[in-house]
Amino acid sequence: MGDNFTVNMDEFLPLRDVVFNTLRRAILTGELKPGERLMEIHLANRLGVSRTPIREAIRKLELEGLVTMIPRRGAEVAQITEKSLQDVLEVRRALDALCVELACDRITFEEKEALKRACDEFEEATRTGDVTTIAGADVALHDIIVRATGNQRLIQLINNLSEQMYRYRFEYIKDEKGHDNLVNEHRMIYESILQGDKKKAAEAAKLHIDNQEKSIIRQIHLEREQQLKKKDKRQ
Amino acid sequence: MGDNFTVNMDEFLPLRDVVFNTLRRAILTGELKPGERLMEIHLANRLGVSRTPIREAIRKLELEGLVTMIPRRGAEVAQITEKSLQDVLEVRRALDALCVELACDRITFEEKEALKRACDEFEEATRTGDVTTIAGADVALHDIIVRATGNQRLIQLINNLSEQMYRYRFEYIKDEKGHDNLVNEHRMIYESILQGDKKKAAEAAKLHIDNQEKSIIRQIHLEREQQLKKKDKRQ
DNA sequence: TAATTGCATTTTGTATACAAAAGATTGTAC
DNA sequence: GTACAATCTTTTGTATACAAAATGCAATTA
Repeated sequence: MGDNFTVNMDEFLPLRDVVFNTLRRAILTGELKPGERLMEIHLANRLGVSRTPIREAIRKLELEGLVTMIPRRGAEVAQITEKSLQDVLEVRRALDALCVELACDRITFEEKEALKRACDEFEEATRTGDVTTIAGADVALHDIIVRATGNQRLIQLINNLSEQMYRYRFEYIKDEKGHDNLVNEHRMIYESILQGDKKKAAEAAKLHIDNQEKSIIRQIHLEREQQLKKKDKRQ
Repeated sequence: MGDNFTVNMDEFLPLRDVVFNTLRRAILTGELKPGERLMEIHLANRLGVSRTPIREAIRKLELEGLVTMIPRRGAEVAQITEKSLQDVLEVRRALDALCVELACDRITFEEKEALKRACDEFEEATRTGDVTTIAGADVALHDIIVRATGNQRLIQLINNLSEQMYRYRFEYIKDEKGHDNLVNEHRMIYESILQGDKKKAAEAAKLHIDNQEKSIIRQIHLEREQQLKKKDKRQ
């Protein structure tokens, strides 16, 4: 349990939203680990607020699928199993395809420019080799495409589904040797959208997800092995 | 405002969940109308509980998109605009297609039997002409297909998206003259799944959504006209 | 030693209290 | 009559209090 998740009081938001964002980030970055119990008083003390905003934040996290509730026992950080990840990816595959198809039809000139820029910036980011930078550039790129659909509901859903993967994002980006594949996949999507070629765009998007899936699952297996090793040592 | 939404104390659930279900149903059935304010003390008095479970229920409704929050002003029942409905349907079109495709691959023998029964029951229901019966049979039928995918996340998402349409469901089923189209569309989907013909199934599912979209939007326009007429009369 | 019972502690679930902001209302000035 | 200001009310946001369930531990018993 790292010490530095503190509330960001700068933002002018109800405490429940501040807490919500704080806990969410803590879960996504792995600061709060799967299975860890979220005890209200602890969190309240830690964040310097009362239980009320904590509880309300947890209700939302529950519906987002980031925590699971056990009645009269409280909340704990949701486990990511291989099955649940595959479920998410199966849905994302369809929604990402829809996304790029809609983007083909609806992307504006300005958005095309932004997309091009984001693509270049991602390529640059990969050259720095810094995981955080790469992750940021990746999010930015995808955001532009998603927003180009103009479909609020779709935007919200994809963001929520992405969350589930962000927990593995760092490992996954680390895993990608050279990142050349990622760059190429992005280029492919980017070009298809510029050309307005829905079919090609959809295929590229699906391929992108498939590769991420493989990469993330490889990571999960690696982690599992490491955990087993630890256990062996202890015994 | 009808009087009879009361908490169902029979269920052994935390009050927040009881309240959540109660409010949700009230919104979906139109008992709580779009734009109506959800004031905590009123609801608390009405449901005979304190503000705390009300607030926690509202947080979840917020994330589900059934209520919108205005800071320091509280919650109100979310408006359904034509745009928001189209957004939902655009997503559902993709997800329903995914659904039937997955069902083609994964449906078990028992589920096939259940599907056949549900199909027949739906046809019978249309003959009764009773809207509630028809709606029930429709939900049952779709539920079988959705569950056959075995994808928890997909099940959850489709249920959530369906909610947005349930608010119009009654009008929409009323609108369908003779319901023959509905029966045929269901048959088409059903047969494709039995045959394991993904492509045909996906097409049928999309057609099904498209027709619903047309029908619902026609209803929205009708409602709007009626509201305008009322306004005219008053002035 | 293993199991069980009883008690103390922790933690959640719910209610209530209080402060601050938003909204409504009344009164006054022009 | 309208505009503005002061005040009063309502309503949310947050904290705290209290009850009931769950958990952990120790002592007792078989």
